[in-house]
Amino acid sequence: MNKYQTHEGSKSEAKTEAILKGAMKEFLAGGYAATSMDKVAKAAGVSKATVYSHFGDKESLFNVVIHDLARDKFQTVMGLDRPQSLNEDPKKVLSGMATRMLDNVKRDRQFQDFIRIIIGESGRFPELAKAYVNNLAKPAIETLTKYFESHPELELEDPAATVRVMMGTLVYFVMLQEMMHGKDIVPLSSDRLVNTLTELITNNKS
Amino acid sequence: MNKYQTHEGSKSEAKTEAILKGAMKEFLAGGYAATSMDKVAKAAGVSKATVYSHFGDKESLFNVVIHDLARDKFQTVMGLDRPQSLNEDPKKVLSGMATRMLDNVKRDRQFQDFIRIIIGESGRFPELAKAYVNNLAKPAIETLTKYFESHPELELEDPAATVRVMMGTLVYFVMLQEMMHGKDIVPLSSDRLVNTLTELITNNKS
DNA sequence: GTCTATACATCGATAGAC
DNA sequence: GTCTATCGATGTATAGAC
Repeated sequence: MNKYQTHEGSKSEAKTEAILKGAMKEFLAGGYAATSMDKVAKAAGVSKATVYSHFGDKESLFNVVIHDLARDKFQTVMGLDRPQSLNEDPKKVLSGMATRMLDNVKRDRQFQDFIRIIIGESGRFPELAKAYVNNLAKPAIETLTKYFESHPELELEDPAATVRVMMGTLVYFVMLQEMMHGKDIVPLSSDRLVNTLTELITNNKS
Repeated sequence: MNKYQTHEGSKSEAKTEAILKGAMKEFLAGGYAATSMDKVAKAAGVSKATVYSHFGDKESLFNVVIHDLARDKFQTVMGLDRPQSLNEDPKKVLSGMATRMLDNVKRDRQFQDFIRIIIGESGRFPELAKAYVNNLAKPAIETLTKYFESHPELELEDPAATVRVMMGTLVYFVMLQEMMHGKDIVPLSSDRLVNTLTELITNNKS
């Protein structure tokens, strides 16, 4: 276990991609334990033996799928991060960033399924959770921290900790409202959340 | 499916409790799909037929376990919420509350497993996610909102939204550092987080 | 009510033909 | 390299003795 290579050089490249695509669909929908290799094979349009021939065993296939997702989903959380005019009003830049991150994540159902799996399997697959932290959370945190540090007019006492406040606020909001179906139970508009968050950070004058 | 009664009046009350305890242990450790009724029976010290006799099927048993947990874990997230001197310095009250919530959740591994399961299974068991929102998230949000609203000296423009900032900050911190094993990858002390959060909320002067 | 024994489906993984 | 066929283990659920 745990010897996932990126891909294979031999064997059919087309089938490899088909298996990865089918496995991704099934794992995202059902998690690890509820996904059988028969389902994966059927979703990929190949035989079960071919799946094993390409990826060894179920756990290795799961590893490859999750690592691929962790690498590819960075743009969803950070957006294209268009090199927007850095000299704009910080308040507008901040609320713009927050709104864009919120919209990106809300729109990308596959990303929500990915987060679900990562958290759900983080007990039995701690290495996968770490891959998420390294490839997604850490870059996002560092990018935001650099932005905060390069804007001394925000007068932030602790930019790195402020980033956690912002990330936590946004992530938990999507989790509670969308993924855990809290939208109708504890309703709150994205605008109110983003505005409040922005005001708290930019009005931080002591 | 979906006809979980609280308990049974007939049958052995002692065995019912043993089954619930064993099922809770196994479901929390492995999630729904990876937990077999054989494991539950063994953990409870009864036969598999007895488990079925008491709870009908696997899904009903899972429902009862999760609902019980959602009802009982309120104190973990809110603490005993000791009716602390309401006339204290809001800054101290706020950081005290945040610190206590953080410590409670970090200490209670069972609660972390519970959150893991809720999120992990929220796709296939949306009703269970809603039970979490109704029994845990909503009361916590409302309690905090009332506190914020009863302290006009905080000068919060939107207390309800500010509560989400605070909850999200704390919840995501525990998730990233503890549950997803990010402690060594993106380290940050609880004190810095709590201090920053408290300053942002209390220094919100426009 | 609780047990043992078992029915029947599906699981992960592999052997062997092509 | 890819398939069909199959193995042994394990899954949910139940029948029937006590």
